[in-house]
Amino acid sequence: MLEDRRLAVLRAIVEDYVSTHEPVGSKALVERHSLGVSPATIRNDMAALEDEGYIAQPHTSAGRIPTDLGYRLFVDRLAAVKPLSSGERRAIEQFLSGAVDLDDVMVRTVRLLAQVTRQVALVQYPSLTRSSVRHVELISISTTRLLLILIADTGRIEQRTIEINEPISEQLIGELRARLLTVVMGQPFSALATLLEQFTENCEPSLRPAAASITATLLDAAMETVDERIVLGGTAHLARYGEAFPIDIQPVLEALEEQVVLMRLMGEATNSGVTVRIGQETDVEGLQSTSLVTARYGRHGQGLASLGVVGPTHMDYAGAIRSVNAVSQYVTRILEEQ
Amino acid sequence: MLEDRRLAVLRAIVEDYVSTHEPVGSKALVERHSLGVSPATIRNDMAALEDEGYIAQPHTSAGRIPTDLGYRLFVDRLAAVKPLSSGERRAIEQFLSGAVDLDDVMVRTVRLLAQVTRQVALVQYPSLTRSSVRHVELISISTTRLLLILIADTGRIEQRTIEINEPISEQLIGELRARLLTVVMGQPFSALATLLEQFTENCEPSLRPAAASITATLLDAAMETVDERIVLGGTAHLARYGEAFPIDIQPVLEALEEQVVLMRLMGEATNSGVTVRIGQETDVEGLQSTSLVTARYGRHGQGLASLGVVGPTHMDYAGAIRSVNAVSQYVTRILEEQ
DNA sequence: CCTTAGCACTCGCATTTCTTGAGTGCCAAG
DNA sequence: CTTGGCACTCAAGAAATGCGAGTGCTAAGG
Repeated sequence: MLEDRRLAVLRAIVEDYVSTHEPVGSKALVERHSLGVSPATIRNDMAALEDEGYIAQPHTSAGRIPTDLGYRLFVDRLAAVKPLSSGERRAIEQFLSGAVDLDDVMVRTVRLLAQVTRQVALVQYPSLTRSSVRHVELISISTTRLLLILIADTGRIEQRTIEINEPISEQLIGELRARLLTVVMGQPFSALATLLEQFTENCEPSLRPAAASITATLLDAAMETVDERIVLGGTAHLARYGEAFPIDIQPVLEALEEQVVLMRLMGEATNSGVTVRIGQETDVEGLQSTSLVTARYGRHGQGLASLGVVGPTHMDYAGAIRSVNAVSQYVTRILEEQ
Repeated sequence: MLEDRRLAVLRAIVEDYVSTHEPVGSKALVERHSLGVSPATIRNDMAALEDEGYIAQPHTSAGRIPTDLGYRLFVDRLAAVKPLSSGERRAIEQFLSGAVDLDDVMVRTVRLLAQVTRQVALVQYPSLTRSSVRHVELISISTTRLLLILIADTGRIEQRTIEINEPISEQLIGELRARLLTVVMGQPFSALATLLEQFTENCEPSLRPAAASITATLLDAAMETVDERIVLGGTAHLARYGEAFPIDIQPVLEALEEQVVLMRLMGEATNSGVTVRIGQETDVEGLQSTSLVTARYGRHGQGLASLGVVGPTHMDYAGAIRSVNAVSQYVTRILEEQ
């Protein structure tokens, strides 16, 4: 009863603050929401909410704003997730369906997400370690140099040049290529290490050195976890709330350029549904006053990688969650079709 | 004589303004530079320079700041291009030499450039239209779907899926692939249109439909001028001068996300040396108060694409020109080695 | 004809002071 | 538990003030 009203007050405060970006007072609250009680009553509830750490006052004589904890409670218990309108669905589908390759999917997705949520969008390339080999190609550049092309079933492509100690003939390359293919084709990248070891051992001695170079490079490319790429879009939105808000966007931009940090954040997401990380919860310098809404995409549930948005803590969580969720589902579908 | 001193005054104004970011007055000028005349004399010169449009006063009782025209004159006639220190050379070389593939080169380059110049850096992927075919690969995904991989001699890779109307055997794919390779291998992309037409015509009638699909897709991928990509880095530097300066960075960020606009700007660069576009000269909304310093890279002079930096008009032009030039040369070399 | 000292004038900016009003907490009554 | 009343606080905006950097002009000197 009483608890219920307090929660309603918190919700009202979050909603008002998100839309106006100004501390909200007791009087304004009763006017804008039909709470059925007087401002004085609200004030008591507010005092209680403040004691519990859900809201705070910027200055003694100002209204209240939600704390990180307040947003957390709001997101966990109060945010009503509205479904997408059919128009939105159609827009998303249309925007994504024109993609010609993986790069294109990534770029389109990040733009879409930025545009829909009006926030900074992040999309992680599908992780190699969770994919399988679609194809491997060896191309000779000169007699002692090869180009190795590695294609994952997600459409992701890696390339490496390989230096061979002694000249190798086209014919031998062809042979190595054919053998390599039979061994690795369709195999998950995680199994590659053992498979390739056997492959080298099974080669005739004459081929071993070349085979060793190739498998070493292949493994190196396949295990590339450091360089996992993240595409970024809509950074201009950052400046937008900078307008009316004293958030220093430089540290945010700096944090967003730290691929390593982002990778960690995106990687931490759980496998199902949307993950919301609020303010300090991100535990990243520069992102203390921002929130992160992410979801995994690809492989229906298993999740190849993450995508999401970064915005100020006073963002429209319901909307962001909805959009991120929807986009992740569509991207999953698009990737499956390819 | 007199002209000489006026130019010296302009140079001094630009230099002071670039380093302090504050309007510079006559008194400060004579103190910081040994001009050998009194402030009153400088004032006369300043008045003349203002009449000619090279400098301007923000307010009646303030010092002068250079206009776009002033910077232009400075860049064209006054900027002394200092050579890189050996330490800088080594740093650049080291930073770039670890790259494993083209994507890596692009990413490293943009980071390097942003770090060295402390500005926003831009790097354009090597243009396909100016490259040649290194390799083409056809991979069957299902009986009616193929994956086409196109590798340019710059290391750039494009992929496309092809839908074939009727099932096609592995053997036929192999044959098509072999033929295709002999036709297009090593050929410049610009010649592809005519070559491919002949290719289809020379096929046996039974292969024609499949061949037509393939060549159409190949051409589409090869002619991909719209989607030419640009990598962006160091956007956090934008916020830096925002600190002390009332430049609204939102329009700048927005402009930087408009790939099309950037492509035009980067494409306009002349083929030799460094191009500097100052303030209004960029003729792009949102970039009126920024300057662009770009250079072509690749193919020793011919130029595959451009790279450069974007900064406020009051930037260190000499330094930027020097760095952009140096980096473009190193990137050219790195790409040639691959 | 160029240079320079002197001088009156302008005006942005920082500082201070004042006012206003939204919002609060508390108390006593319903 | 709710509510009206009331004194209190304090950020933010407006107005007033002074400072000082910088200018343009004039007249004298090389």
